[in-house]
Parts: sequence; structure tokens; C-alpha cells
Amino acid sequence: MQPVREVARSSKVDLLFHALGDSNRRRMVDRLADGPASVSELAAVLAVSKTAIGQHLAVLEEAQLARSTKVGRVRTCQFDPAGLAPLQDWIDYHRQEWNGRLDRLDDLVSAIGSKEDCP
Amino acid sequence: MQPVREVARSSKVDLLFHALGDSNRRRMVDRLADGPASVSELAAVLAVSKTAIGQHLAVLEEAQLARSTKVGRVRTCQFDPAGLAPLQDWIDYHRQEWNGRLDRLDDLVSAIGSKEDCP
DNA sequence: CGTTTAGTGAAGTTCTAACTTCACTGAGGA
DNA sequence: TCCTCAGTGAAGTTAGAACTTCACTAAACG
Repeated sequence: MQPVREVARSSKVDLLFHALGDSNRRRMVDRLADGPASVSELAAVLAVSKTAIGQHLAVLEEAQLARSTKVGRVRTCQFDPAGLAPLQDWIDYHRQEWNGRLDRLDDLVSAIGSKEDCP
Repeated sequence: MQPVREVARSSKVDLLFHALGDSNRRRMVDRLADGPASVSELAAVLAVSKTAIGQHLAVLEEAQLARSTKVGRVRTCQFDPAGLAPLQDWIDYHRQEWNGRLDRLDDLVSAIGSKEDCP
């Protein structure tokens, strides 16, 4: 499936957040997390055209959140949870930054504390 | 800071993915994760107008990823890492779904295995 | 065969997110 | 006091995302 024309998204994180930023695509992921589904089935679940599903699928595949294979005339779509990794990394990084700041704050507090211990 | 008019975003996850779906807002978060900053400073870092920062800030605040207070004439913005929690929950849920599926696959495999043990 | 069904490509519509500029308010110096 | 600087509100522009419909291909099946 060729990607629909869109603005250049530099990083994987960019692709991921953009892909998941759309609620219909998240609904698609929700459905796929429960097992594979065809384009028609997804179209029925989301109540949109099959064409729309094709376009959403392209975005999800580009973000590596989904894969699909066509056998006969039906295309089966699958969720690819490994694609979530960069997202998890992004969160971890920012959580770590925060912890780091807290640690530095602790250090500061201890430093002040030990200073006060001195006459 | 009053929110800029936008489409209804039902859930927190919705707000979060939308907020972080924009690369400039992520750059803002990146900067703020490193410590508080004023609107002017953020505008300088991102190379956009202060008005634009105000708008981005409103989105980040609505998603509870940032907080800001105005003292005198300068507004100081802070990153709020606790706001990431619903995002982490979303990821955990989908990762769990996957593990669940793997577990069920394991069960299936064991079931088949024990079946083959029988004559 | 012919007909239904699954999906795709192309093209057009609509809506809105992300900006801008301009005009303004109000805080803080010189 | 006057001037500058930080930020905000209003309004307008623009690019592109998310859809649609229509026309088509090709598989499945009576």
C-alpha cells in the first residue's frame, strides 16, 4: 500500500504521534489489538468508507503500528505492538528528565542540609 | 489562559495525542523538560511568534502537560510530567493486550503439545 | 459465463490547525 | 513621566488532513 501524500515527518516519534493523534485510527488500533481484521470489517466498525480505511492503514503502516497482507481479494490487517517502542522511549526519556530534576533537587536539599550541619 | 476554539476531544488520551502530535509542541515540551521558561524564551527557541506560543501553551495546558503562572508581566511555563500518565496507561493496555494474545497462543501450543503426547 | 464482493486509484470537498499581523494592555525601568 | 518590553485578543490566511464519490480491477462463486 503506497503512502498517501503528506508532509514530511522526520522522526519515528513524529510518525507515531501523528498516527495516533487521530481518534479513528486509534479506534482501528483498538480493534486490531483484539485480532486481525479485513478492510471491510474495519470500515463497518468505524462506519467509514473502505477507501478511508485504506488511507488510515497507510498511515498506521508507515508508523509501523500495523502490517497487512492481501490474500485473494481480501487484505488482512494486523496490529504491530513493537511499533509502540519509540513512543515508550519518548515517554521514558521525559519521565527520566523529570526524575533527574528531582534528583538534582534532592542533591540541592542535601547540600543545604549538610551545610546547615556545619557551624 | 483560555483555550483556543477547537473540535471536541473527548478523552484525555485524545487531548494528549493531539497535543503531542505537533512537532513544535513537542519541541516546547523538550525545552520545558529542561526547566521553566517564559513565553518570549520559547518563542525564541521555536522561532515563532509569541502569539503562537500562547496558542500552543493553551493546548498543552488543556492536555495537562504544562502549567503556567504569570507574575508581573512575564508568564512562566512548566512541564508537568504527571500529565503523561494516561498516555502510559494507553500504551500499557495495548502492550498487555498483545501479551495476552501471546499467552493465549502459548496455551494453544501447550494444548496441542499435550494432545500429541496422547496416543 | 455473469454477478457479486473486496479493495484501490484519482479527484474533489470541507474543515480546521497552525500560523501570521495588528492593535492593545499593563508592568518596569531610565 | 515616557518608553520599552511581555504578553494577549481578534481576525484573517493557508496548507493539508480526513473524508467522500466514482470508476475501475480482480477474485469468488452461482
